[in-house]
Amino acid sequence: MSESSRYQPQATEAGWQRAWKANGLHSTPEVKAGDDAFYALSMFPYPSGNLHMGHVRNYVITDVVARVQRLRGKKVLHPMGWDAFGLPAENAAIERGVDPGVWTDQNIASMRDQLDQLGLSIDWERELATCHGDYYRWTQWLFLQFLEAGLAYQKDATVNWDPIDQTVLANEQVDSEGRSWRSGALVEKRKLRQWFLKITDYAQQLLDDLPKLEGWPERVRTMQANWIGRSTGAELEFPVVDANGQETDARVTVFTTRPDTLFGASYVVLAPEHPLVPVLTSAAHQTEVEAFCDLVSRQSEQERTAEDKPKRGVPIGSQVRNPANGELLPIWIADYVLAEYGTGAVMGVPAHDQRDFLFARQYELPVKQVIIPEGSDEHAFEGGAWTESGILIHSGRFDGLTNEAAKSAITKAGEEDGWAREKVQFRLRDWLISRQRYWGCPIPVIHCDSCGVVPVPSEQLPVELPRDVAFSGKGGSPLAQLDHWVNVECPCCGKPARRETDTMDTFMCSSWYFLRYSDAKNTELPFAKEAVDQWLPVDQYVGGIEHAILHLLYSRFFTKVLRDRGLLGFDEPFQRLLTQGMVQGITYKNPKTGKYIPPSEVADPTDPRDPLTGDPLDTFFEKMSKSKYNGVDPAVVIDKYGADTARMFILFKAPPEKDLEWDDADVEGQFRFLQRIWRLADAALERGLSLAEGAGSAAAVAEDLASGPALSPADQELRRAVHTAIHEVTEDLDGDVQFNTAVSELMKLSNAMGTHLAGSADVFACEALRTLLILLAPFAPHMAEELWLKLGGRSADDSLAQTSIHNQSWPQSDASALVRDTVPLVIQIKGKVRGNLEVPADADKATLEKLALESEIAAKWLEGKAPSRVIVVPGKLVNLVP
RNA sequence: GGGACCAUGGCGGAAUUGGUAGACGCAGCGGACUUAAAAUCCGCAGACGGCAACGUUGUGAGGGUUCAAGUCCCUCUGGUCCCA
Repeated sequence: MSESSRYQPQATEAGWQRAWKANGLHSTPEVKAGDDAFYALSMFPYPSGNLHMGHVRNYVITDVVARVQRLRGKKVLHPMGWDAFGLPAENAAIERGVDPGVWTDQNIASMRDQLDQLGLSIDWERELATCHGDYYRWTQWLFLQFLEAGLAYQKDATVNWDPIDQTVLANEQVDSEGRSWRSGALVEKRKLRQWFLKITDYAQQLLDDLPKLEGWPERVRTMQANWIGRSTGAELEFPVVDANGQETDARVTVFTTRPDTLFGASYVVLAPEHPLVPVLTSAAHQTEVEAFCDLVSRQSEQERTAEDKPKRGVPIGSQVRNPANGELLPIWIADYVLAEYGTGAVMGVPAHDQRDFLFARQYELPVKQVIIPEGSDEHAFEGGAWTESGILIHSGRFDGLTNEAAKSAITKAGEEDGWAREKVQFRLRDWLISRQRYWGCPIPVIHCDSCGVVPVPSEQLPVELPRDVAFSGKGGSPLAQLDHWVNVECPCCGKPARRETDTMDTFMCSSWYFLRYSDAKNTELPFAKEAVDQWLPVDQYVGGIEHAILHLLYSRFFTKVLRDRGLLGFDEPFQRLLTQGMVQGITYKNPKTGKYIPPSEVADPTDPRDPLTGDPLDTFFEKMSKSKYNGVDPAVVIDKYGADTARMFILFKAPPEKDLEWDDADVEGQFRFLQRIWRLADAALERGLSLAEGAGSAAAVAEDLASGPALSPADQELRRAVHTAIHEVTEDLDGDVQFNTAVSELMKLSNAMGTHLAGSADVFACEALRTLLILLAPFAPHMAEELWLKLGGRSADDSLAQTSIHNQSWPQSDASALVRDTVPLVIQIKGKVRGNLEVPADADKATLEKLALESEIAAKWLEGKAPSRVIVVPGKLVNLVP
């Protein structure tokens, strides 16, 4: 046997990456109206400088999608960029004195190199970084669009203040324990003048369009719907009464989703921050109320509203009149009522709301039942509130109504009397975009004592970040301390004025980057309408589930606003969304000490023990992280096995939306699979096969089938395997992509080729080889290209731009190759499989029934009796029921 | 507490949407090649019983619909996520 070549990816992959780049294989083609265009997009990364496996999985998935679409003849846009503003750069500046811009650019350069090693078919000509002036100029321009549309405004707000990062956080950036998502610090409350975007104006649209997003995971749509949180109810006005019980002009307006329980109200609660609190607090309660407000201001929202936390409150010494029945009710303030939600005031109905029930029990407030379960008498409320539906009692003329009917009846009655109105309430609040930080996009406005808030004229954009900044990490934004940057002339009146020193939440930058890719070099506009309408919406968006709410909701909001400004012509930015699962590493933990042990220190993985104490360790899979020592460096894997093996492993190991458990043995297995393909190609070369001049192409095969002799059994088997693979892989890559089963189909094909190739005619052997390589190309692009050249699919002198395997076309499955003369028929007796019968493939129902009844299987199990019932499923089975 | 999703061999996962459960791979076992090992190739493999043919049983638990259920319905248990 002659010396075979060895599969050495390290020797060839980098060369192919350079050749593809040099030949412009991944540049985005020009598109005209009517062209079949496809936009494949990965969520762009923060340039931390280190590529981790989560990135690899994300970009490999998108790359396969992009490559498949190219092979199918689509014009593909597959860009990449950098979500480059953010705190780590500023922290590096504070800690090590490096310039945030320089630091970020270095990280981008090193991550771009790491990405290139994966063999991704990215068009780098459209690369963008949100921290570069030619990008953030347009972020600022878009902000001014929001300002002009009345969708950007300033207000004093109680904000979440991160005492470690010295910045304001959006509610979404505070976790359920009241800690900063980034620094982990306990978040405090502060009042500051802040910029907001009026996302609430679009709440209804953002909700209404969710059902259109059929290519999105259901759970992401549900999460967004919950986040928007639409509820219908009513605003009810309770007149305040003075010490003598006389009504005053003051009104307490509450929002409730349960106007049907109005007659059961036994008190009214204001948020401690409610503006009426100082007005309505009586002298006797002054001290107590102030102390309580002070206490509450130090609590997080989570602590205030959690159902398992005790609710606290104090009366403020005044009363309101229930507009429905005239009863006098005390006014309280309590921690569980939030100033920002609804009207900042609620009515307390202990009998029908669990929180109110607990509150009333604690402070001995009356519990008045006004709804009883249908068909029951008055029900004792020992355990809690009755929150289900029922019939009204003790509610005057509304007695006897179902509570659903009473909701509108009571609201309507109140509307007539002027103390109620129907109200749709959203949980969603306006988006706080101000950050007191340096490394972000400056908000392009100037504050003038005469003219007020003045937008920076668009020809002066971008408002650039100054470079001569001292980073101390203390005292808020470094920008506010730069007098020469802050003090400017008012663009309106020319008098001295001050620049806005807040920068934008980085979610602003990432809410439109996918639009910029369509026209990345435009210097006149953020993007031309024709270009953006040509490419968008994104056909396939791929990224982590952690962005299910914020990034995706903000991007949808931007899209709708820009549509309304006439800048683009579609409603939704992302047609299909794939949320890929995490990459998990094997993790060892000593259950006694709670310490994580690096796998390299575990001597025997079948019996893992702590190297110091000898304790047996817990073994499990968890998201890769430094602190758990369970990370796998992509560079190490590529060095050892090559990018193709890494890609194949990641795609094969788990379905894309599920978590993936990293396993070195499985990586090894993928490497073996690629080696088998390499050997198949070697064997073909030795046999003298060549794919030159279209050998094995559909045309060549058709010609041979028309003229040649009948196929041998091996030829038939081989062709069946080839065309089954085409059919299955094509199906797996359509719509909801399933790369894991697609790869397994490639394995089946290669297994079948191992058995049948040697005995097959040249033309069919070539067909199999050609097909395998093209089907493999999106998954293992380097190997496919290398073998394509080796086997003569192209010659080294040909222009790669024309003849690369990645410019071939996706094969078509030939249905005639799948046809069989006989097929196995399952014989069931009363639903249990009892055997198989080879039957003619074209047998009709009657024939199948006859064959089944005559079979030995029927004779054995029916013992000569005729079945009472026979079910025939052609092509599948016959079920005989005795 | 409410909602969504999930539960299949030793492991990761398949199953044409109601039609042969366990494809494909990993780990394992047996064999061939080799002085030997690695690599490679061939084979076995849900569990239980049996020399075998084969039989019984089997998709978290229990019940139901159906000729037929991993797949549909109900109850429960456990897990993940989201919202409180």
